[in-house]
Amino acid sequence: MNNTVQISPNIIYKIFLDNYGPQYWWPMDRSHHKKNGSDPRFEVIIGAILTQNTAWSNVEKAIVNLKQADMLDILAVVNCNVETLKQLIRPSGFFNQKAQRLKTIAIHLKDIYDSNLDLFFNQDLQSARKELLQLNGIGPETADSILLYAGDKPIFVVDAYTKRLFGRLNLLTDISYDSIQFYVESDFSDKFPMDQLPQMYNEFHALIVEHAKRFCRKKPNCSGCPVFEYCTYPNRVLE
DNA sequence: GTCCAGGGCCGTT
DNA sequence: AACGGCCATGGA
Repeated sequence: MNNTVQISPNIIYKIFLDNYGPQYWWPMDRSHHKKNGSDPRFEVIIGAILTQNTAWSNVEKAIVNLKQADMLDILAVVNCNVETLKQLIRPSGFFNQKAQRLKTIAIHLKDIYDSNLDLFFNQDLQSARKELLQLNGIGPETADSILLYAGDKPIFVVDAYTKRLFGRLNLLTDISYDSIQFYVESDFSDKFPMDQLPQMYNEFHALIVEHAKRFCRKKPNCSGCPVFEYCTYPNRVLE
C-alpha cells in the first residue's frame, strides 16, 4: 500500500528548495564587523526581537528608523532614553515591551561581554542558549534565531509555521518546540556535514515560512502544494 | 470592518 | 503542565 518515499525533514527541505528557491534571509556581510563599534550581528539580534509575532514588513520600518538614528549599536541602545527607543520602533508593534527587551539584551551584552559579540558567540552553544533564555523577553524561538542567524550556529528554529506544517503532515505525535527541533536536527545531522548545517537550517526555516504563506495558511490553500501527497490534514482544500 | 503576522510573559486552572 | 489574555502596528 505505502509505496511512496518516507517523508522526512531533509526530503521536505529538498522539495521546498526545488519549488521556492533560496530565500536569502538575513544575508549578512560578515567580513567587516566590529569596525567602528557597529556590528551587523546586533542588527540581526534586534530584528529577531522586533519580529516577535509581527510581520517583517513592519520590522523593516523600525530598523530603518533605528539606522537613521544611529541606534543599531549595543552602546547606543544601552545609553538611549527608552521612550525615544519606543518611538523609533513603534511600527513593529508591541513597542513598549520590545523597547524594554532591546534594552535588556543590550545591557546584558555590554555588562557581561563588554559589547563584544565574539566573546558571546565563541562560547559553548548550549551555554549561550540558556543564557539568552534567562533574559526577560527572549524565548526559545528568539534565542535560536539569534544563535542561528546572528551567530551562524547549527540550531534549527521552530516557529508557529513549523508547528502547523509538521502537525498537518502528521510527522510527530509530540508537536512541542523541543520535540520538533530535535527531530529536524537529528535527521539533518545524520545526513549532512556539520559545517553545512547553519546554512541549511537558515534556508529551511525561511523556506517553511514561504511555504506556509503560499499554501499552508491557517485557512489552507492546497492547490499546487508540493507536499500535498504527504499531507494528512483533514481540512485541506483544493479550491 | 476583519484577520493575522518570522512570540513571550503572566496569571489562572 | 497547560491554557487564555494580553501586548500594537500595518498590510491584505
